[in-house]
This record gives sequence, C-alpha cells and structure tokens, in this order.
Amino acid sequence: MSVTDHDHPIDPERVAHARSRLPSAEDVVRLTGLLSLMADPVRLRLIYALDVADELCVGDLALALEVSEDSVSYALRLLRAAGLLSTRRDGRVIYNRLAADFPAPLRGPCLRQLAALSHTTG
Amino acid sequence: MSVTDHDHPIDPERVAHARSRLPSAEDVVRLTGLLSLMADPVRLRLIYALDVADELCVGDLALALEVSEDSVSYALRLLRAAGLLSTRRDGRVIYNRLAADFPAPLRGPCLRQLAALSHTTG
DNA sequence: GCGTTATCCGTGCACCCGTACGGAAGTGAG
DNA sequence: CTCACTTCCGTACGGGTGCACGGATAACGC
Repeated sequence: MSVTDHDHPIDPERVAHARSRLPSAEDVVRLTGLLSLMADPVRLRLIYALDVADELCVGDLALALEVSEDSVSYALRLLRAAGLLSTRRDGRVIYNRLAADFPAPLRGPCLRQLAALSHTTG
Repeated sequence: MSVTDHDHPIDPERVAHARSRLPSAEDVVRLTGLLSLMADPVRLRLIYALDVADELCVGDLALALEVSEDSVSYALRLLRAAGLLSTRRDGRVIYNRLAADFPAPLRGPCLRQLAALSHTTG
C-alpha cells in the first residue's frame, strides 16, 4: 500500500462508537443526493424563488434568476426527477412549485438562516 | 438566439417579487460552497463521526468510515480550508474535531432528521 | 543521530456535471 | 389547418472535483 496501514487504532472505543452510530449507506446516498441538488447556484436560487412566489413558469424563472431558459429547464428537470417539484399546466404554460413534501430544512428561510450563521459566527 | 427569448413575463409581479427577495450573490456562493462540501459521502460521514466522537485522528477516521486514509486526509484538507474543523496535536497524532462555530443546521442530528424527512414524508 | 510511525502536501488522471446548441412536441389563435 | 409560442429532450463540449500515487515533514524511542 502507498500509505501506512494504521493497523492498530489509537482510540478503538471511539472508533467503534462512531462506526455504530454512522448513518446507513442508503441514508448517505439520499442525503448526498439532496445536498448535491442544492449545491448549485441556479437550483438553490430557484428554490428560493419558488418558495417566495409559490409557482412560476420556466420563462419567468429565467427572468427572475437572470439566467438562460435552458439552464432553468435543466435545473427543473433534475429537481423534478428527484420528486421535489410539482407542476401545473395552464394552457401552454407550465407552472412549477415546490412539492408539498419538500424538506422543510431545505426551504428558503432555513437556508437563509444558515447563510447568516456562516458569516456571523464564523 | 436558440431559444425563444420570452420577452414579456407572464407574471411580472411575481417575477419582481421573487427577484427582490432573492439572496445576494455573496450568500449564494457561501451556501453552495458549504453544501458542496457536505454533498460528498466521505465528508458527510466524517462530519457524523466527529459529531459523535468529538475528536478523531486520520487513521481512526479511515477505520470508522472504512475508506482509505488518503481519502480521509483529502476530506479533512477541504473541510479545514473552509474553517469547519479545528485540530489538536498530541505527539505525532493530530486529532480533528468540528470547529466551535460549525453551523448547527449541518451537524449530524439535524442531517439525520433531514434524512428521515426525505423518506417519511416523501 | 537514525529508523519508524502518523500525517500532510503537490501532481496527474478519470469521471461527473453544468452549459449551450439544435430539433421536436404540444397548445392556442386566426 | 397553419403559424407562433412555450417548453422539453438528446447531444457535444469545457471545467471542476474526487481519488491515487509519491515525496516530504514532524515527533517518538533507542
């Protein structure tokens, strides 16, 4: 191996404790998936916008976020695939809004609080 | 242009409202940075482990997470660069723990709650 | 001082992801 | 029925990111 193998743990007790309380692989996949979805400027601001405006179509979203419609369309595609959005069709316009079961800790206000934390305490 | 330019907004009022309540570019950068950091299996589980065990060294962390030491070292490097960790040296062993100002909404328990939400309500 | 252990850092490679482009489907108006 | 409009989808390209490898640093014991 390239790196020393560290055969004997330094704190076996803590290692075992930490390992036993680690989340399941399934939860990790779910969480990283969700966080990856939020860790993008377009998608993050899109969530904010929908949280404020209830529902918006692709074109108006592009105007509000000041990005291309393609970018918004792609963002909506991913969020929809994750089941985070619900769509309503009115004629040729498709309105998007946050799904009813959208995780509350990921809604705009909570994230705003997080943003405040990261430059108030840090 | 390749895509219709959508010159006239369909809901100008909502667009303006959403745009005015959008977070600043600065906050978006900060938030996406933080979320990107969390959106990785190794780093996410590393946060969990440190939240549970208070402090651990690289080798023990690798044992607990069942990944290579290089992977842990790289994860620690990024988290440390973001100011999310504090280190304590005891002889040749360097113990890592979550920084005192580590954002509470990103600590283990809150994330666990988030994981629960995403398959309880969803 | 010397060897071993634990860890860090710089580099190169492969993979994933976001973006832009072109075409196509569905809807409403005349 | 034809045209204009809104939106979606498939594809190709560029950039960023995680990971593996090697060397280097610092500390303990003899």
